[in-house]
Amino acid sequence: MTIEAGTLIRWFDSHARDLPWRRSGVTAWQVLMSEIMLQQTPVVRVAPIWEQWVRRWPVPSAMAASSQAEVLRAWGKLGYPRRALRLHQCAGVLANDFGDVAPADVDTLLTLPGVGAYTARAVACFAYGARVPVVDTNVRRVVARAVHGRANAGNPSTTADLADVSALLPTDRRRAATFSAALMELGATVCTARSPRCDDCPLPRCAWVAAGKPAGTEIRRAQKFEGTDRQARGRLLDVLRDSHAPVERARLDLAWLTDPAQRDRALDSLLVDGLIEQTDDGLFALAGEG
DNA sequence: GTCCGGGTGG
DNA sequence: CCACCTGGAC
Repeated sequence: MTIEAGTLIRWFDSHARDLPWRRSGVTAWQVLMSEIMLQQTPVVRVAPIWEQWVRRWPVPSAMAASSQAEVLRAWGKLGYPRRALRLHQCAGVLANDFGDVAPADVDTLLTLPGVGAYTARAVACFAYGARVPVVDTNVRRVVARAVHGRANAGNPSTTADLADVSALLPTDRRRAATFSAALMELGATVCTARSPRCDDCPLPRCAWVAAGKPAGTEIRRAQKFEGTDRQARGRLLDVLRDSHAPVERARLDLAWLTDPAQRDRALDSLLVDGLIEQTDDGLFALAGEG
């Protein structure tokens, strides 16, 4: 079964959320910032930060002129702060080598730090209107259901999914870009993972519905957070983000008392990742303070 | 308390 | 394949 582009595009025209990075006048760099922030992070938490960032760092050179530590502070608690580091690196590369503009070409985008298969195509498509398949897990799930009649996307192999979505794209460039945005929107708001709202779905012939909505076979285990190394890293970083002067090791130790070995491991990994650094006199600070 | 989201890089 | 963060809904 296929997905009729006109039907989906008309639905999108009347149902798309008014997200700030979709408004006119948003540059490719600003779209790139939004896509990096939206990796792993819900729209509601990204939107206010993105608005600040667009004002503060409207072009890559503006961010490149700020220190890494300033960018980490502005990232706040969006999570996965290595994304902020990569975006800062990205800003430097764009300012130096790309005329202060995010490139339009997928292969070039893929060379940038923090930009992978999804983000490269998202920027090419949403910022430049390129006719390329933009495949995130929402899209993989929609295609799995509507086209293949499966409850969920199967293997994480993106290659087959890229080909699937390529085959669905309208020929016209502009319609193709809207179609990709619409597929993502449908997956995010209607064809959701747990409780799809099929009553609100604009697609008249879904293979999964036609097959009687067979259950998936996936064994998913919920990802824990409480007590993980990730949480420990977050606590340690909190201390340094909130302090504008380097802090003593003893102060960091207070941030994670439950398991000293885990705390040491987290601290070490933050140093290795380049998120924090040690001063000559043995104090700790956010990396790249200036 | 439990569930949830889901791309990149190593 | 695994590590990486957080807060809000229920």
